[in-house]
Amino acid sequence: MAKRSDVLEFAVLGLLHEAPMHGYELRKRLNATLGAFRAFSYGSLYPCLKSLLAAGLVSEQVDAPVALGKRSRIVYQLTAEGKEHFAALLDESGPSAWDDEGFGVHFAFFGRTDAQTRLRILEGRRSRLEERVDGFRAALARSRERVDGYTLALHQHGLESVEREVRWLSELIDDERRRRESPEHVNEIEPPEKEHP
Amino acid sequence: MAKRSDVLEFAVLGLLHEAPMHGYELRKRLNATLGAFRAFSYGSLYPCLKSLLAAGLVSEQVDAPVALGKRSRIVYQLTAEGKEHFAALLDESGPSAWDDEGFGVHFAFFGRTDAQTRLRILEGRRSRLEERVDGFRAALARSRERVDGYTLALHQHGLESVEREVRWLSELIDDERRRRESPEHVNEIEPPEKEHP
DNA sequence: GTTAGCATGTAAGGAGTTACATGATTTT
DNA sequence: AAAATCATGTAACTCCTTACATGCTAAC
Repeated sequence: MAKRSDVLEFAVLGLLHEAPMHGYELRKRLNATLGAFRAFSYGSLYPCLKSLLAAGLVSEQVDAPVALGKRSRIVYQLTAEGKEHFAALLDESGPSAWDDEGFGVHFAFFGRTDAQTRLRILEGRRSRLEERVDGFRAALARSRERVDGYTLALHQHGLESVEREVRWLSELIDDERRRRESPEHVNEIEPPEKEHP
Repeated sequence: MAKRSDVLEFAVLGLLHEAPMHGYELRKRLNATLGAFRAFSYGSLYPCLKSLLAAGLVSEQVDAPVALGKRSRIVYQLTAEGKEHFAALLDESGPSAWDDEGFGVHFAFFGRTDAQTRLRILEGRRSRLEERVDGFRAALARSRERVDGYTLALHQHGLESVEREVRWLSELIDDERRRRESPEHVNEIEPPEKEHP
């Protein structure tokens, strides 16, 4: 296995799982779906597609130009092995799904993730961030008075950002738990309430 | 110029500007000061120090072991050129000081940054993030209904995070402006109010 | 007695970007 | 007439991490 990035590979498989696509469109969707988390350039996407092809997880099909003068496009599609592999990745709930790199992608595909796995990932992520909160608080307590106002403001803001992240995860976890009790409304998720009404 | 990272180089110069230090301690301070923004390992710090030494921005002084059995430490110190270079970096207020990479370090050294430069950096950073807000909002409007609840939640949360960042910057900018009117209290900065009282 | 901290370094490699190459089409 | 969008790719390069090498001390 070529060991390309994991994140990119996972994301590509996930998008191709929705529909076959060519590289150019894949990249747009990629950066739209992952949004804030990550952006990829062609320089990493195309080589990744090649390695997925070599690994037999996707197959390519060269389409004739759609319109005259258009370049011919290479449409990629998941193979049976590719689907299997993606399903296996979806089931992962270890540290690789909790950390900064992995969490975004895993969350982006929560719609196709098992309920138990979702809960485990959310909880893992939360406790990871809680550790970070503790670290920040300790550092703040230590520096307090020792550093200038700006450094203090930076640390304080950093701390509050992570705390906010933890609250968000807690809400999501509660939603998941509630949904487990009453499995009628499966696809309902937090109504778009504003944080600051 | 070896062109090592900029961020790391800048941060190292800034810390050595406070006091001479050896590598090991430098790294601790680095990761404490930059906190949430970035973490560096020895594998990048030591080579960076070597290149700063080669560039004549720092000088080294081998201290005899402090206590018996302790390894001898190499204390680094800014040279005159190093101080000059650091001052020049502090004065930078272009895009390199606004983007994700650079803003953290520049802000961490705001205590030694000129008031005008501070304001320019804060405003540059804010407008950069406002662009990002617009992008997210457009993407959200487009996807609305087209994606599943989780993806929506992810995008919404991403948007709110950036909006929050913008509000924070706006407060800092107001503080700077106020301080410019009444330059008596120069080192006062936002009293540690909690966001959610 | 083994883990953590102090202290300095290097080599290999991973993960990705930038810049380039190519070329038609639509928008400004 | 220039710039953006579509479309695919590659090569060089950057920046940083991991793992290793070394060795002593203090704490658990």
